[in-house]
Amino acid sequence: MEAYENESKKGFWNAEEDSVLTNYVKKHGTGKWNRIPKVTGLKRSGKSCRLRWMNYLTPDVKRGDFSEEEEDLVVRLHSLLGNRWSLIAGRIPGRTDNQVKNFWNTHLSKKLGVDKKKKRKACVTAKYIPRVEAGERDCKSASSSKGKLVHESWSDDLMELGSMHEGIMRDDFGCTFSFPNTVFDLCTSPYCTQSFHHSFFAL
DNA sequence: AACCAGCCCAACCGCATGTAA
DNA sequence: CTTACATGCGGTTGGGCTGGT
Repeated sequence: MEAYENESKKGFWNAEEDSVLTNYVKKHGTGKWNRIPKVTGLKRSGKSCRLRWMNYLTPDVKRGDFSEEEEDLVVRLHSLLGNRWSLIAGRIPGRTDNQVKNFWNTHLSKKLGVDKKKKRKACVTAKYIPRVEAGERDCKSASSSKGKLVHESWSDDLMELGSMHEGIMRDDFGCTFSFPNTVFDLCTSPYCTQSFHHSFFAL
């Protein structure tokens, strides 16, 4: 395997490589990414193959600019989840975590005047949301498997969020939210994230 | 036309997490 | 329980494009 890693090519993918990868996935499905270079002779790491498929070759991936609805959704979900790009992307059909992340970093953070220095903290806090979604009440006791302290930014807000298991929220703009959500029923309205965040945690 | 600065976004890197042996 | 490996995620990088001078 290391031999494949060592000789793996980097940089932009060409049409031929895309075609090889697409054919492989059509035949074998996703997963076992590290097998791809061995089976197909593609000079790319498994990681690179996965990323290329997820971000570009997946048939339902949407290209082009974000619509106003999508933009609003990103803003709202980011205010709730922080930099959990994969979670945010999972709720915007056809958009990948990389697209959402790029869109946020290049357009929205500028537009909304987000201080990049504060980015990291929001991200750390949001790490707990999946556990809460999974119904894990005593999230404070959940530490990383390697014994590192990963929840230094744990907030009471999140504890409260955990206690709202299966609650349904409504903000000042009539937007509804459910927890733990399989569907965020986020009716779009222009940039009401601050109010949303305020009313969400005030309840 | 040539140069440059800034922007965009695809891809890479490092780390965390999951899981099979 | 431990270890090794695979996968997923978020942050960052850098090549190409575009607009300004």
